[in-house]
Amino acid sequence: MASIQDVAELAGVSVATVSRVMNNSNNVSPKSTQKVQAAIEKLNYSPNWASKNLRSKKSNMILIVIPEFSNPFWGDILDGMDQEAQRNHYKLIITTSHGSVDQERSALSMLKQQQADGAILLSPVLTQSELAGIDSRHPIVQCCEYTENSTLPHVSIDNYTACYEAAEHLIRMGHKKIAMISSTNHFSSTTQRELGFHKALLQYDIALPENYLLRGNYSFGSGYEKMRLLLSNPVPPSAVIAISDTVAAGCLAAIDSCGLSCPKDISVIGFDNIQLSTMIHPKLSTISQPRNQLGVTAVQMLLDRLNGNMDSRQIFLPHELVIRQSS
Amino acid sequence: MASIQDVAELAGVSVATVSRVMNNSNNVSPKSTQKVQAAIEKLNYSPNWASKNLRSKKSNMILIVIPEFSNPFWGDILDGMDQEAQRNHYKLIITTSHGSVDQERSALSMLKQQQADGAILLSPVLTQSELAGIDSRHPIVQCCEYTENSTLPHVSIDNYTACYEAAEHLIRMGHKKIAMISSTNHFSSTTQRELGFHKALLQYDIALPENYLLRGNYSFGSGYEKMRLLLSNPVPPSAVIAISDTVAAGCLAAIDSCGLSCPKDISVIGFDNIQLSTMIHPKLSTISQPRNQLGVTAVQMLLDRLNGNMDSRQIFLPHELVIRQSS
DNA sequence: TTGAAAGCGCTAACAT
DNA sequence: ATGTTAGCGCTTTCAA
Repeated sequence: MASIQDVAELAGVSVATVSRVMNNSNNVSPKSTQKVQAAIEKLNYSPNWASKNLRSKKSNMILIVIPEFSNPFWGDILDGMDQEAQRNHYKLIITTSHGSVDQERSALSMLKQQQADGAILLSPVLTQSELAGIDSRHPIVQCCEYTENSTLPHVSIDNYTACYEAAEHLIRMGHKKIAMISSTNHFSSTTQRELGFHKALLQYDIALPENYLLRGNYSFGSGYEKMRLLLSNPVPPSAVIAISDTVAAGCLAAIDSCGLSCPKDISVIGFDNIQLSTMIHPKLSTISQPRNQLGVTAVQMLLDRLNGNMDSRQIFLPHELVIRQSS
Repeated sequence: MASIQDVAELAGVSVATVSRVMNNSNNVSPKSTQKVQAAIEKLNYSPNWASKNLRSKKSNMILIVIPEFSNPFWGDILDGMDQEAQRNHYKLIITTSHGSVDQERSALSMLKQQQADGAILLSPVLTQSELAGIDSRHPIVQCCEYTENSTLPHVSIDNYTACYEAAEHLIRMGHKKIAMISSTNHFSSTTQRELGFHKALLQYDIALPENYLLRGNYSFGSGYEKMRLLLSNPVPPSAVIAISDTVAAGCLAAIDSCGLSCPKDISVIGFDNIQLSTMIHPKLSTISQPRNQLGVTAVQMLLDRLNGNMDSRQIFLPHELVIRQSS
């Protein structure tokens, strides 16, 4: 592997000149530039990344911590992050935490080792104070999910308003028996959605029976199970809001399994607008999240902090209530 | 950020001793070890990763090149890779190529810069000779997709047999008008599947009308469109094999849109067994790929090469024909 | 068992 | 415009 030294020798200049050419420092004579470039070409030279990093204290790497890859919700977000990172000559180190404190902590240790310049967390499980401690040395941005009372910068949609709008839509369609299948986690996305849901019911003077607010996880199975539960009520709901499209798909399956029909007997609204929502029958009404843009924005926020620019603590991107066939 | 120097000073030993402790070299006295560990603890020391890398010529990074994140097929594979990488103290740099030669080439330049020790490609677009050239300096493994005549190591299922079995299943169910919606790409997975398909028809003496073999991409839309085409035939097929579950889902939608019913009027078999296949109605019959294990194995193969162990050029993992409702 | 010191490949300050 | 040189933080040889 050719080094800067080799290039310098072949070109008959000093390593400093080669370095200048590599970094487009413009005080190099055309003649030298020419010779250096020829040598680089000839030796097929690429600067060693570790030495650059060591010397300049900059890795041009961003650490992404995600719960797991196998949830399609993350796909477009990661694409957005990758796209914005590439545009700025950064690379992504992506690692999974599986919701484990140890794994997340271990991932973030890359920051201390200066293997990455900053991190973006998609579902942080560490405590705010621990994260804040790390953030004080290496910038962190939270994307989509963040814990309530977080002092770290984050980007997401306005989950409160989004869920409020979904409920309002249902109410305007004439529904009075509206249930919600939420999540047991403690992310802001969840609590905000529940709050928005409550707000709409309150505002339109609609009661919420105790067992109309169920909590599970984000899976199809959870949606199926909770919907069966809802349907077993003496007075089942006529509409339900699910915490994700995957959960909503489970609801659809449950409705079908009970010999009922959506939206005739019961309406369903999902969350996220993932591809699945247009692949099933009936096509899902859902709250669309600008996933690609969420990823792009998270990277931009992090780069802004890295470049010492003013950092926005909190960005809400626009969501959209997409009405299709299930409501 | 504390350095090895700081630790050495605080512990009252030399940096060499600290290094030995860090690397569990056992010729350090308990007393020194003790002192060093105390100092490490006190300074919250983590070894700088760039300097380690520079000195040892080893990054403990694996480069993963993927077409894009937003295809759910990759999710479980990436999870498998991540899991096996973590187990071996490697990290994953994951980047997308979007099928672009330039992007793939640029990604692979990380190898030359010694930013990663080796690479795993999920849908290589560079020519075999270019890849072979890179591989001669830094090991590369291909996972799932690889071009015919590839000399690089790869892991995948036996696509030929898999598709043969799917066709045979259909034939045994009594179908004689069997179509296939394949892909326009030139990956081995595609050509092998088509070959297996042909083999089964040939063996059971079933004719393949020219327009019964269509080619598109892996999308829902493509499946929908091609199925409509198939259905517009004077003599439409009674069964179809789709190149992916997403395509198969498109087929289902097309069948429905024509007022036909699956599997009553027409049977469908997909490929991959992604989550979607059990979320739609009818549940998809499909060829299941051990995606997690494909990821795990790809990483193992790469690490084997990195460790100078015998390298297996070609590994086929077992697939499974899963019969559900659509056939 | 320990330490001194060379050097990995680069950047940047300083000198010319 | 160009070169010399001092490190960045670590591992590893060599000597003691």
